[in-house]
Amino acid sequence: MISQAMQDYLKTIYKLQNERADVVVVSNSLIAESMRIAAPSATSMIKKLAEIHLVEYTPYRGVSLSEAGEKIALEIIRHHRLLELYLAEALGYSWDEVDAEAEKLEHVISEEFEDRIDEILGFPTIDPHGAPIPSRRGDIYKRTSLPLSQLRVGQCAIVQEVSDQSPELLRYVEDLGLKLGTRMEVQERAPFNGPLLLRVDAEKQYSMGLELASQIFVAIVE
Amino acid sequence: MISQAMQDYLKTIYKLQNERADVVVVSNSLIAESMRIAAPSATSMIKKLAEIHLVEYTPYRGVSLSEAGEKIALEIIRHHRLLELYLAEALGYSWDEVDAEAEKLEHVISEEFEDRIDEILGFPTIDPHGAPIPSRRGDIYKRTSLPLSQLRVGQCAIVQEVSDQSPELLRYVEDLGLKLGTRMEVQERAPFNGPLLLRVDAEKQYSMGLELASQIFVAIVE
DNA sequence: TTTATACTTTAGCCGAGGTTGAAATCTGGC
DNA sequence: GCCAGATTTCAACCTCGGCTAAAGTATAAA
Repeated sequence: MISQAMQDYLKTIYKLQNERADVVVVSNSLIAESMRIAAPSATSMIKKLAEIHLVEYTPYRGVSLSEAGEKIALEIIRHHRLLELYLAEALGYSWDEVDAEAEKLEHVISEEFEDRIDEILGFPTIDPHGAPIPSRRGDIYKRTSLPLSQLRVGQCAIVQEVSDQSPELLRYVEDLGLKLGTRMEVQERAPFNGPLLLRVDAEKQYSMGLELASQIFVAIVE
Repeated sequence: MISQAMQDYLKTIYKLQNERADVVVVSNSLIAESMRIAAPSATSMIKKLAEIHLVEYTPYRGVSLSEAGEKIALEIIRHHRLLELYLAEALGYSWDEVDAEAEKLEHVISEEFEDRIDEILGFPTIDPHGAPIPSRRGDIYKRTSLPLSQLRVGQCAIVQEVSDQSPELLRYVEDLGLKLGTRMEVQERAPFNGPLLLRVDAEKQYSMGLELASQIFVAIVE
């Protein structure tokens, strides 16, 4: 089994490659920045990962996961998201707490543990933030939702997923009364990239900045 | 927070000091042997632990936990035993599987996690092998049970605890139908440290070698 | 009291995964 | 086509927690 550090690199690369619309090539500095380590640390680990064929790497040109590397990344992400859901469902964690705890547990649980919570949870396909849980085989469905910040005035949408980057953000979104499945309508867009005016559940209204709105992913309805 | 390796040393020292009747002084080699590492590795870590006052250490003379060191050891043991029980109760693990999984989890769970499973389990005081679970404050009751191997012919006893040293041993004990609480009588002791003849539940009879019997701890009745 | 033997420590090494500072390379603007 | 600035890599170093080989210390037997 590969080290915990290697697992973290693979997971990070996967997320940059597949879950960030703005990223076209996964560069060294991007990895270093999102893992909060110095760039040379990333270079040396990337070289090790390339040696054991978990990533493809061309010096100065960036990195991408090999098939084997992606498989491991998805396995870790599966652990993470199953754990998040289990912590929420079975242990009563709130959705802003689950990420930090799952982060530590994801590297140590056995396949046995994974299978047992999967079964107890009824073989779920999304985690508490709406992110898809890869199957044991490594299948994961492509998300079709788009950031709330991209909606035009008059469009209605349903919340599908909220970024779990920050517990504060999750707490704020929860305080607003927004949950997965909440329906909303964009009533106005203030000029010069100003905030959106949202109507929620046909009664409440909020003004929401674009930075936050870009972290909330929705499906447009009719 | 101290490293996982340090936590393991403290736990090992605690167990040698407090749970092994045959150990009077915790020597370097004892630590090294029970952690399956080389003796010099133990020496160097012991020196580090002594520097931060988690153990008292006199070169060539052995080691003992300081109050602070014992507190940490008990915290880890509490994690371990709560996890074992949780894995058994909530996830359906058998008693020979829980130790290995808990071993990995014990170092990463938060206080939050600890408290939540403690509550779900109803603030338990023994783990699936009958070992006491320290309280949050670090209180732990002294066991009064003695090894089955010390019983005399004619004595009756109830199984209180089974060593979790080896999954094979636990599986064998389970196959025999012995559980915590099982009542038995010593019918014979074969000469020259030969096996015990046990009558269990007034019907079944087994012959059990002393090596195994010394890993089963019982309370004598009437 | 000496000495063989067992145990412990010292010394020096290794690999993993970080760091910083300097050198190399790439890229976009002139 | 060249050059400035950004990015990447190299080189040298650090800590942690292991290791082996060799030296030091304690102890029990002679």
